[in-house]
Amino acid sequence: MVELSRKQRELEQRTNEILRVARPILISEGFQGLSMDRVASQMEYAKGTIYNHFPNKEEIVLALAVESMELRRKLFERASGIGGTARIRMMGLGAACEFFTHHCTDDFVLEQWVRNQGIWDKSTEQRQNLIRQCEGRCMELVSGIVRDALMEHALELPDGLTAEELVFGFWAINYGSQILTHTSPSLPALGINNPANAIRIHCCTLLNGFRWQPLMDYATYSNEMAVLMETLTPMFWSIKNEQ
Amino acid sequence: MVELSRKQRELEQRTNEILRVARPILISEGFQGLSMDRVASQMEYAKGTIYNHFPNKEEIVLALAVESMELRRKLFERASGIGGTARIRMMGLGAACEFFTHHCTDDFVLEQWVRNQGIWDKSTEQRQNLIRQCEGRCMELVSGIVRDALMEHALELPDGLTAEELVFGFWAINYGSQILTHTSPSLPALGINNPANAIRIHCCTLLNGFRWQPLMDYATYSNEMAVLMETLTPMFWSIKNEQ
DNA sequence: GTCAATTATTGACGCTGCGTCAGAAAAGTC
DNA sequence: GACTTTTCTGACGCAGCGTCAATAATTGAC
Repeated sequence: MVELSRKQRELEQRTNEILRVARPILISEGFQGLSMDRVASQMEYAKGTIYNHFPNKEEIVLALAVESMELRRKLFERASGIGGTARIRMMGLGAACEFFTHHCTDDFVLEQWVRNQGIWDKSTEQRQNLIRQCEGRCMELVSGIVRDALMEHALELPDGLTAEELVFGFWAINYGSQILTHTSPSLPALGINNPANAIRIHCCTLLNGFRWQPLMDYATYSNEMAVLMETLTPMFWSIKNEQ
Repeated sequence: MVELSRKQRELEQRTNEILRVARPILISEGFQGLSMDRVASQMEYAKGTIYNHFPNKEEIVLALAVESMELRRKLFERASGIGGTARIRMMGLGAACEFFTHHCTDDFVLEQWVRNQGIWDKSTEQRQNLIRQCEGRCMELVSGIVRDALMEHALELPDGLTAEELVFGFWAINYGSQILTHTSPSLPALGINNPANAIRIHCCTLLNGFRWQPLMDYATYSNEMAVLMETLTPMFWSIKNEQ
């Protein structure tokens, strides 16, 4: 039993090693660049052994994406625990998005693989559920803050907009800007020199536009965001230290 | 010369036929599903002949993406010509985005291929320029409206935000929501039942938040958007009729 | 109308990479 | 130490990319 469980642990360990080998390849050379033969030879195992851990290449990719989504979730969990008004906590989650994209750029890129149809379709139900769960948890954390604001009467929803749909708007603008920033050939050539700051201004405008109290001018918003980014740094490292 | 030009035209015609064959395959089966052998056999030409028209698979994909981007550009050109205040014209471009995603869903999906690193890197400088040009023109059309609003004193930019960065925010929220809607496993399960309407509310909130005159309540905004969507329909068909 | 030069087409070929599976090796059991 | 079970292996079949030498069609000079 001890023996068996040791073996068990060794196998699990290897699953992890495969991911450690695959990750940099996927990041630097994309899906095409990642090959099972290459992973196998780099691990000094036969290809068949790799296939004992993952049924196909797509599952490796999705496993890496899940790791990255989990990292985001943990950051969100911590960020949502920051004290202050609901509005400050909402901004904290915006800061977490920004933090994640800037300091965990590889994870941000890896995460995107779950949006690839071909990869999604080849993956197991089990892993798909893991992804949905993680996404759901992140949504809960943010919509929870919106609900807090509603309870405290710091915010009132417009007719026909749910708390989740309010979150969706912030999700869309943050996600959209980050994808555009990462993949648009050259935003500066289009006149967009500081996309991150532009999105901060948009988010502040949105929050004020929904009359989410306390209202803030841009300077105050910007200062608060700077503080929040600082607050997130140690949180991030403590997550990293628990592996 | 007439003879030569006839040949020339035949070749160009075939380039187009290749795209017509490749398009539905790419749409329904993705990049992996699209194979040069398959295109060749479906065209009843040898593979080598296909390679006389496109140096690799990626270029076919990007050529299709460019077609779709051009369609969007044309729609934007028409939409930006709609009469009314700058604010209404700005909303017209929002409506054009919505229209494009809902009525040209395949084109919306094809467009995304330009954001794929692996594909972008394999494509020719020439086609990359075509893409940048098209993107730049779309930006110009929208930022032109912002500048009109500034001239008419219907809008004032916050400190540190350029006209293009204002556009960027709307680009991000529209683009982000459309990608999320298309690729998120199940938004309804997250409580997002009407993403399109949610984004309309967010855009109205943003415009009002920036104090873009004339301010509108959500009901008015919604009505105006419905009118704009109607206005776009014949414009779209006239574009389609010029092929 | 002929024919050499040019241009276009073909498909077999080399190569890479996925996923499989029968057999070899190692670990576990009694 | 003889067996069963588990794990590992790498050659194999297959598919798809991009090439290129050989072949066919077209052109235009005379």
